[in-house]
Amino acid sequence: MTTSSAAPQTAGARERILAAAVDRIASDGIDDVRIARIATDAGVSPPLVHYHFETREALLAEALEYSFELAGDVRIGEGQGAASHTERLAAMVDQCLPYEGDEQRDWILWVELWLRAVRHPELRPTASRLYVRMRKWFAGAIAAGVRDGEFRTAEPDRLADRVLALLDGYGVRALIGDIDVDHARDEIWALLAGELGLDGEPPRRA
Amino acid sequence: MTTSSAAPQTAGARERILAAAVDRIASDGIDDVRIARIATDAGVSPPLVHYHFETREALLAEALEYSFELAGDVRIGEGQGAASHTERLAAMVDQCLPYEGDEQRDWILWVELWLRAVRHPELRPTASRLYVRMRKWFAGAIAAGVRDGEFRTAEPDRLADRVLALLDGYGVRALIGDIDVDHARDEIWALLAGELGLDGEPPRRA
DNA sequence: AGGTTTCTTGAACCGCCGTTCAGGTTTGGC
DNA sequence: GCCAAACCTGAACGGCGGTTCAAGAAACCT
Repeated sequence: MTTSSAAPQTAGARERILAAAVDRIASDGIDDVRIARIATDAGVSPPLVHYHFETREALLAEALEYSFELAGDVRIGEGQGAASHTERLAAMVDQCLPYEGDEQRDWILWVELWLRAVRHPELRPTASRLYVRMRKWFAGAIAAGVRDGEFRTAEPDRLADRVLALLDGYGVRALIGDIDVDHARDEIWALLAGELGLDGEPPRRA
Repeated sequence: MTTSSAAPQTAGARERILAAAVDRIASDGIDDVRIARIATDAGVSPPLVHYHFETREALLAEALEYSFELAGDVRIGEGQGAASHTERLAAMVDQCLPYEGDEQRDWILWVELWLRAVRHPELRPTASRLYVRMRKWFAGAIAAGVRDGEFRTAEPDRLADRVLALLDGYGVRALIGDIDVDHARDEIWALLAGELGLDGEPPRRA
């Protein structure tokens, strides 16, 4: 589970609106998001949306940032209970691919962010922050595995960036159905295993 | 040069409208495209747009497809005059990265297509076609280099897919300014050079 | 309890923009 | 030259949807 479904009725209205906005962006796409619909989802009236947010544009921008703060936190926390560095890595790769469900939802948000960040530079830090965090996680996991002798010596930062690029590249291709998600996973793992000197078999997915 | 600027006045109105639509999508984003503006750019009246295209939605969809047919053709034709397989490969990689200008323009269209293809499956074949062509080009170039003894033996199809993934992954990151385009190029070339057994130095960019 | 601030709403407004309509002009066939 | 089809336009329409307004509840302080 990552960021799905709106905030509970008990939460403040502002937060409920944000959550509803995120859901609508993911399911309808930013350009088809209607603030009346967000209001309904959040269980409030349309004017209240404008009480809490200056304008539609501002709401959507904040909603995007909001969702990625959450998504980043959740992902970073994943795979903690794994037995080996190899398993932790594999679990994270799985988390970052557009399987059905929450992962796919997050992927759609991710692509929306890409597109908007091109034209709205103020959104770029949001994307950069997530890249930095993911990169740090992967680099750390790789370095830890090297330290414990589980992986062959590697350049953690460089390899981390390469994995991120492969995740984005294969991921988006899987998202639009041009390749299978499992195939994407195998390819990414193949490179990772090669660089880290693991025996080729990719760990099973939960 | 790839697909930029609208069709000349001499071209049929329908084609001018399509070209103007592509330009507007690239510069304003699909959701901010106004058909009145497209009409102005194409030098026609708004109703004429509806004479040639059933609806706004239909026009934009066709415009996207139109642009990628062109982009694919142009890219495939690049690097023909190169002296070596290595240079041809390097030239194509450059063609496919979001440098300023036309490449960046095409990249924005590309991301727009990704996003819409998620929710509009009828657009997926357009994306797939381009992937197939690019993959075929890279696989062919690699296989040719191997045949002529310029590259170490490799799996052309698999490596081609990996390069495409890296291009998309590093490319989108460069597009939103999180890394430098030249850095993206160096990283992609590093992997390519490693797989093909080339000496590390990446060919210069024109 | 009284007053002040915060939160919330129903109703209405209004600008934008895709689309339509009714008619003009050009093209092409014979 | 004539007719029909294709092409094109100015003007207007219609409604969707973001936003505003004036006023009512709730919370909070003293």
